Amino acid sequence: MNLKELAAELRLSQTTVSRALNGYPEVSEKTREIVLAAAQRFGYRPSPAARRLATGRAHALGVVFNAERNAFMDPLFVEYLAGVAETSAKEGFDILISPSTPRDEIVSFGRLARDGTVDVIILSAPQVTDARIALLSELEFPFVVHGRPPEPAGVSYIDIDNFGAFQQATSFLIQLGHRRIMLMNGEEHFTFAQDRSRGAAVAFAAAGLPEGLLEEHFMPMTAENAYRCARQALESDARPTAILCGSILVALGVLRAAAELGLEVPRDLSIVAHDDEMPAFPADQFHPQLTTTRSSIRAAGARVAEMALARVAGQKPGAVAEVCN
Amino acid sequence: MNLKELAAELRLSQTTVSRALNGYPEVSEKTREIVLAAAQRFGYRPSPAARRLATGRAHALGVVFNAERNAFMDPLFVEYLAGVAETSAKEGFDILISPSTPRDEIVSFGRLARDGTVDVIILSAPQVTDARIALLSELEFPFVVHGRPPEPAGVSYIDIDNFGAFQQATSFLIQLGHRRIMLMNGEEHFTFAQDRSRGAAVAFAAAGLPEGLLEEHFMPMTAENAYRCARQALESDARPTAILCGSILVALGVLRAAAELGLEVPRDLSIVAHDDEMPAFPADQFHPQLTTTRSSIRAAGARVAEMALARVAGQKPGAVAEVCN
DNA sequence: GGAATCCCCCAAAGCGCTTTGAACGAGGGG
DNA sequence: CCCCTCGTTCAAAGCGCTTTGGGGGATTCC
Repeated sequence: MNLKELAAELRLSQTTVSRALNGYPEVSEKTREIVLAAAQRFGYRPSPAARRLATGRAHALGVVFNAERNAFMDPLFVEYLAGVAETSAKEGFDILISPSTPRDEIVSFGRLARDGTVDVIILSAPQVTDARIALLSELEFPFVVHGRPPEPAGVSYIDIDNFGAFQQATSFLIQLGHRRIMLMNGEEHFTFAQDRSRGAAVAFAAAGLPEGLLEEHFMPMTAENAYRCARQALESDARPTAILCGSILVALGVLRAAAELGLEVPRDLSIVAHDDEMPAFPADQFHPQLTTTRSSIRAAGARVAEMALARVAGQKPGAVAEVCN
Repeated sequence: MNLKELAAELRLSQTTVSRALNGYPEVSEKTREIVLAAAQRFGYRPSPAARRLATGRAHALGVVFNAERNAFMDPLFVEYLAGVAETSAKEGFDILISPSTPRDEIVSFGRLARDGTVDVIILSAPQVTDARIALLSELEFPFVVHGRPPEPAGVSYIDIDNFGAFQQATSFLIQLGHRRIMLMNGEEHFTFAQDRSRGAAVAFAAAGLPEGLLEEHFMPMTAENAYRCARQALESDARPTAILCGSILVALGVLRAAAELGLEVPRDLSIVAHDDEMPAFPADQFHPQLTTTRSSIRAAGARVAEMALARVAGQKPGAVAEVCN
């Protein structure tokens, strides 16, 4: 059943029925009730395609999904998506996953922004120089960011306090007497990696320690990479006594390296991991249990989706800049 | 730039331009070339919304995303999604994630099927009596299934050989001399759990062993559940000497239970886990390393998406029924 | 009582595409 | 020479909704 039929059934014009259903004030309460009741009764559902064409709005939010990155390094993407899904469902918004490889990611963005298939784009893991942000800004297409954008001015985003978390964790290890500390960080071009790096460096400076004692590695945060890197470091003469891990996956690799070298945690080696909460692999299910500083990525997903919806509703870009934890 | 403007520019009718672009035979090769070149030059992109309204086809495939289930028990969903994304990208199909809670999942399906926002639905983890399949069948809405549907007739699906895998694994353990074997299975209402259960039972029967020696547990496959269940079983007098795990997550919980009880793997306890390949948490990164029987969920995602696209292209339901591995 | 003011409601024009039915030359067969 | 077919092209009618620009009737005000 479509609007025309419904209107005919009610002996009203399409205009009136449409307005009644969409809550416009030009229609009397009495007819509105009648219309709503009839819509309910006939199970009328407006066609999204038609509405989209008429209004120009898609009633959907876009998430670009980088298959490579997500599958190997981001088991949390599901959890994040769950958060996004939660709030978008409330508003009846659909979520469009635009698949892309790292190479054509920027093309995907362009397509998504120009096609009008979505009203707003959520992007994650901003980089120090981020082509996606540049493109969307230039197109003046609404978007929100999960993570700290390189130039936060005029951009709505939500971030966790990576700087603070790593500063604290590092200070903590220093207080415990550790001197040779290793930081296994994500790839250098991500802003979060920069923030974490700065946090650790500041902690070293505050303690009056030479920076050379902090051994830092930037790399894609897979378990395999972490294993190799940790193994090498732990075999060296001046092996670190504590390792700061950028994710649980990294911690997993480090643990394996330590176990193979007969190092006991935490006796011979301290491990601190910072990651979002991972319901599927709860940190306390690991053996040995890890010290982690956690935050809920699901909540983050929900929040960032809220921001996205707010942008669609007309909120100015840059209106929101939250740092949680 | 829209079709009308492009047509005006070319001094052709919209009809001709549309047909030229969509490869219809009624237009001469010469004009087609001219049109294609102009479209390229002006960067013309047809509006998906308008096309959707006119054709009734959405050029998108739907995946219903059950946040609860996926976040806690299915870290592989990302990987699966990556596979789906890969092939759907090739055809230029979008992926619509329809969020839902377990409660309103069926409503989500109905909405998706009736709205015309997607052309086909992919559903996973079919159950012994599956309301979603019943609904889509009744609506005659195209869908394909990842996993064995309860009544495979007339349904296109792809599955891994759960029966065979668990039969073999069980036989293998029996051959090694194990008698008290525990099977930690998924929830009873999933067809895959049934298949696995049957596989193990058949192996026992084939070995002439009484079924009572097989201790089977059906449960949501989280690490926490597995931990609790394994802990209890391993503390009992007649503790199992081998455990068959339904997923890597389950294995993780079992490992922890074993470690806490001072049982060494594989000396005191054999563990076999069956799961899809998990790039983020490769089985060999665990310590101790696990014996797993693996398959690629990403490939499965890609294959099931192919099937979905074939259905859209007109292939009959039930035309494909693949069992891999 | 007539004009001005609301309040509701409507007809019709889009949104940008596909697709039907028809037109119009050019060529071929009778 | 006329009729028919074939190959191209076109005008126009949707697809199902929103939204503009009125319009009629009841109410109010002078």
